[in-house]
Amino acid sequence: MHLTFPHILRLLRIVKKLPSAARQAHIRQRFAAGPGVSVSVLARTFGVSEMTVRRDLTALEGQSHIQRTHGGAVLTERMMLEFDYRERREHNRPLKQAIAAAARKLIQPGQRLILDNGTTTLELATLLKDGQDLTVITPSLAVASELQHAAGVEVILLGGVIRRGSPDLTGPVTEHCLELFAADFAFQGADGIGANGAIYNTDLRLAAVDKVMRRVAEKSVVLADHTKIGATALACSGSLADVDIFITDTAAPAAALKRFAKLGTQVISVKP
Amino acid sequence: MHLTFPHILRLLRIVKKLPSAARQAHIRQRFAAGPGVSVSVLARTFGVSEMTVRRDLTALEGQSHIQRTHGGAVLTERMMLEFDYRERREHNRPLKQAIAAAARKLIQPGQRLILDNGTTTLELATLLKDGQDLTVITPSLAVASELQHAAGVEVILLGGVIRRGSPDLTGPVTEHCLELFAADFAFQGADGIGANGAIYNTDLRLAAVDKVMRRVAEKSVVLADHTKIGATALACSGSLADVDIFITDTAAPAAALKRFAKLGTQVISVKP
DNA sequence: GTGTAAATGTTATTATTTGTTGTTTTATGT
DNA sequence: ACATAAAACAACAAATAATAACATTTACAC
Repeated sequence: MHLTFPHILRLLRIVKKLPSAARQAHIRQRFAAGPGVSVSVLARTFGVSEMTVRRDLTALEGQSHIQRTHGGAVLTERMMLEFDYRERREHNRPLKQAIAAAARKLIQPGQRLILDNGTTTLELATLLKDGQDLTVITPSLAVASELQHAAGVEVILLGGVIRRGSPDLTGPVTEHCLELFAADFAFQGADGIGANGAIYNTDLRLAAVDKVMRRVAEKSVVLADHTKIGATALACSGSLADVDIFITDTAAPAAALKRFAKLGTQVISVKP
Repeated sequence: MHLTFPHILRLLRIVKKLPSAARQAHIRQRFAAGPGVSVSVLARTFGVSEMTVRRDLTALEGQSHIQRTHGGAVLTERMMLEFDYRERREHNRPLKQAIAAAARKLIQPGQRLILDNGTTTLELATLLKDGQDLTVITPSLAVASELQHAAGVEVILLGGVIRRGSPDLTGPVTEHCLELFAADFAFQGADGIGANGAIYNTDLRLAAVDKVMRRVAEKSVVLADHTKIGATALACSGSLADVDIFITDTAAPAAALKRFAKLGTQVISVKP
């Protein structure tokens, strides 16, 4: 067999142990050979304990594009459209799914819908995959990504500036684009609902977009789980008085819901 | 037989079983060879029981990468498109990268750029990640995805309809959005360049968007490797006479390049 | 050298994955 | 439609890997 210099280096590595950083760099190169590595093989290759390899992999997981798995690690091939929310999506997910299911019932085939940014509306998007002849207008890249392969759904993405780290579009361009459309429903999330029915967003530009959405949609629907009620945030985009339907879960305080209903909003609360 | 290190590694992999995630990654790669796999073959290949392979397949099915069948699995439509896109991206990639590198040199900090759909412009996008104070306007979700975390780049996504299976936006909305902007450069790919300098696209709507792009940009640049020269496609979006700079590779026929230069276009050909 | 911090190894415990068995389901030929 | 063989499934046992807590070594500054 023909031994090249790198090969010899590799053999030497078994005798003389490498410092951790160098070993991690070598582990990364291992991925060139295939999409995955195994802890036990790496441990033998570098002559260290499996525990050390595991620690290396966990270290690499943060910086490099690898993902830790049972028995090894694999490359996280960041897919073409990787715009998802990860953590935030899991927070109170069952609640969000229940609320989204209630919203889904409002929708008839053939309708044009606006879906706002946010994790609750993203859950609604997943429920629309089997929709028939729907048109979805959205500033959310996550919603677009979710529905891009749905056969019965035409997805229109609004233009705008990508907020860094957030898979959504905002800004004057988004508002301008929205003005081009007229929809049957606008579904929006919220970061907070004041006791008086004020709708809050954490971002000023999102709030501005939300206002336009409600204007161009015939009916507007706000989706927010009970933890949002009573919370406030930077920007107020309007009031539940301007909203046709408010959907939340049964853990919401009855007194608040009664107040909201007095504003003229139809209040729906669902069991998670 | 001549045994190289990768070969030995491959043999070891069969003796010492792979971790599940790595095996699943390998299974996915199997689909590149053909549209379907069989449980029994996979079990023998990886030296695991059929039950394990079934569990792997069910796991992959959960991620909607594949669809299970009796005795094996097939790729989902979504993943076939994904493979298709990968293949397009890999096709002549060194050429595209060289051309993109030449285009990168034209760009100064602080400029506003339009990046069209296409794999060549996507390579340019990857070179812009370390850009300073750039604004990138694009209808391509792939470009947006690539640049969404780039610190020095503001990404403006144009609105529009998502073509099924293609990560890009087209249609009247896109054209309308484009009109809102003025850019220093427009970088475009092409599916074909006629002998007379005509620029061809496979999609009519893409061609329409391309026309607008050139209008709103001060200078327009067309990137196309030599294999595109002489090829034609459905829609003609204009002529190289309307383009300021044409970048291709040195394998392009000199006669054609001379003709293009006579149209008033600055022709750059780079060595791959 | 000595002290300190970082890195590595060890062990016991917990969690995950895999193989095996027996049974049920599905595809295919008659 | 029926019989048959192959494949899929469910449930359990065995093997393998991950984790946490602690002991040990190594690296490096002074």
